Amino acid sequence: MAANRRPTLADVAKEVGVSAKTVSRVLNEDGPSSPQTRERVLAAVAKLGFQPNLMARNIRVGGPDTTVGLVVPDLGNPFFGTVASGIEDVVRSRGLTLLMGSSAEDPDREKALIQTFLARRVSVLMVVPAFGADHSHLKAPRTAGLPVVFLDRPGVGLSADCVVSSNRTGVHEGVSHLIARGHSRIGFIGDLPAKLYTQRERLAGYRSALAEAGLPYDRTLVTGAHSQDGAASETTALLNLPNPPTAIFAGNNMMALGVIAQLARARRKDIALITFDDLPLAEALEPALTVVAQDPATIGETAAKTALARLDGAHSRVRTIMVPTRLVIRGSSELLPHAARPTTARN
Amino acid sequence: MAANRRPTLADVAKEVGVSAKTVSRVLNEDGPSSPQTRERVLAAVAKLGFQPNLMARNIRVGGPDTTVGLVVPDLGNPFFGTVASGIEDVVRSRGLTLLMGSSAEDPDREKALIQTFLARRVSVLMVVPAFGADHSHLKAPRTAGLPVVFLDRPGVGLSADCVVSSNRTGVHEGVSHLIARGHSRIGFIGDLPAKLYTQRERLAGYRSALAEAGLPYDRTLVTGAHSQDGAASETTALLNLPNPPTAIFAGNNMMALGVIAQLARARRKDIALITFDDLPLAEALEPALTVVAQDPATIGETAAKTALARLDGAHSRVRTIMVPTRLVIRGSSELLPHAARPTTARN
DNA sequence: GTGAAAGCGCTAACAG
DNA sequence: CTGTTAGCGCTTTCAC
Repeated sequence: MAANRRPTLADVAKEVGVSAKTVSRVLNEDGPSSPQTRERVLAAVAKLGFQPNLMARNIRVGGPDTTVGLVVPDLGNPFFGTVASGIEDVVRSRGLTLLMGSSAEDPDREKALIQTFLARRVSVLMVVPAFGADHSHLKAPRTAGLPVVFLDRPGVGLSADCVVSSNRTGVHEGVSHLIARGHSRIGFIGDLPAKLYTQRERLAGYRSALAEAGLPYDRTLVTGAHSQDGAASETTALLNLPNPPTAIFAGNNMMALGVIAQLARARRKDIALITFDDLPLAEALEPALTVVAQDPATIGETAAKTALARLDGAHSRVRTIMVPTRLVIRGSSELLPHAARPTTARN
Repeated sequence: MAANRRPTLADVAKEVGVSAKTVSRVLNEDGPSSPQTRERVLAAVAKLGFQPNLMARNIRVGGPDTTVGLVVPDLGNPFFGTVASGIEDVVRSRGLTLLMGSSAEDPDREKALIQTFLARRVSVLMVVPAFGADHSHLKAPRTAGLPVVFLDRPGVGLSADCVVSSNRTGVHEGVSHLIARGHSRIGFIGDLPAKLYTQRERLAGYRSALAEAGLPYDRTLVTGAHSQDGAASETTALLNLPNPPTAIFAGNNMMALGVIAQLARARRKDIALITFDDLPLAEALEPALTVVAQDPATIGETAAKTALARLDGAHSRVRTIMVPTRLVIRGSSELLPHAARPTTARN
């Protein structure tokens, strides 16, 4: 249990009988070194279990730390986990390690986390902005050369690269699909009132699809909640409307769960449904769930590539990159509205 | 776009006209300082946007870096994401930041990641061991005082603290529940042959529940796959048996998805089902899915507390801590076996 | 209360 | 091919 000091470069040097710099050279394959010394250094390294102190190295080299700072609102959300996965896949080859933390959707906590990352001199900073957060405090670090990329939602108070899902287009496509099936009264249940960028965009997509089809926008069909149970209640409310919808679009995962649960409880198999964001069990539902699937891995990869390009000195204008969603038609969207339903079985 | 050097302690000192040490004192609230200097230092810090370089600090102080290294097999898996969330909740108050990486269930990649973390002098190391990985290389760092904790699965080749789900007991409870409902032929579909610790434990729980009830262990009822589709096929195979099971226990999430999908496709609503690990849509299925739920947040918290206790010098023997699972009875397990079928389970 | 010098572990810059 | 010196940004130690 002895707390032996971890060996240092000097320890290895002494063991071998060379200078510290020589050991450094061997380990970093910097400059030349004779096979023999090489051999003996490596042996000593193995014997002592030496591991170079990356902090000391980074500090001397002067550059940023070989880390990527990533702030997400919720570590347990698989969407962000998959985003992180995409980032790691890209930055790993550059020897960068992921520094991760959760803002818990709290601006203060986000800021504290970012400060910590800045103090650690991360190579790049990637942030999924918390609701209500401001990022003007990142101006100085950015000017000093720190690549900053926002993911999933644009940042506020700072002009920086941004990678988001094509929320608006995705919902537009989904709603158009329902309209093409004959639905004209389509409910929208989102995380409303829309405090979050993503929800605003998705609602806009809903509206644009209606407009494109020449359908009226009926405010009574648009509702929202902030929990699964809330979404369930809103589902009931929609279905109890004098002129109820024949189809529902759920604006995010949580809403989707509430809507699905409620439709199941109410045994309403006659309501068409599309949800935003895929779910693991989507295929096993009856009917299987049609979704507008996002591509979090690609979001992460794209953001990472963008950031690394900046790190390599890319000076192009800041961009907002849309990662396409994909309409996955499974079955829940194929139900025809009551009016159109009667006789003909669909193909 | 000028890449101005980030300001240093010396810059602040020069700005104020004091020594670097004075600035350091003010910032760390170490030693005394006159209100005036304090004031002026703080002003200069704000003006220059100075942020102390944590790497430099850590290197001088000599202790470990204020980071927690966490290795998981898959960043996109919400189970591990929630584990990470639990860890962060605990270590955040100590000012520790999460350094995270994915082994992709590859021992070599896991080892490389661990080496990187060691080189960064993480304060504690937490690992969800990849299948086939060996951890004897961690003996030296551990002896040198690095707390090491394994999560979800025990490590190999190293005696260290370990926090796992009560897999065996959890499955035992689930299977006993099915037996109590009158089922005597219960299929088990796992990630078999069981390469992973968790699967071995869960299978053991299955067997012990049968044994406890005096039921025979029928090998034809125990099967496995490594994919969702595989699980679906195995489900079909089980149901086509001459003497098929009336209930199925799915050994993990992936198996669960396959089984559920296949039962839905085959319209077999007469098969009781319990799966290990909860699913977001479990309540919305028909019938709602009974699960043996794990508690990943508690696993993470427990592991973090254990590691921090070691960091604080706890010298107790290494322990394996079981985090209880919870049988969540929803509906899919309440189906009774075909009344007509006599339970002639032999051979 | 404050400062000067030394040094954490490592590498850049120059020797030889 | 290898060693020496200096210094990254910070804190420790010891002075005043």
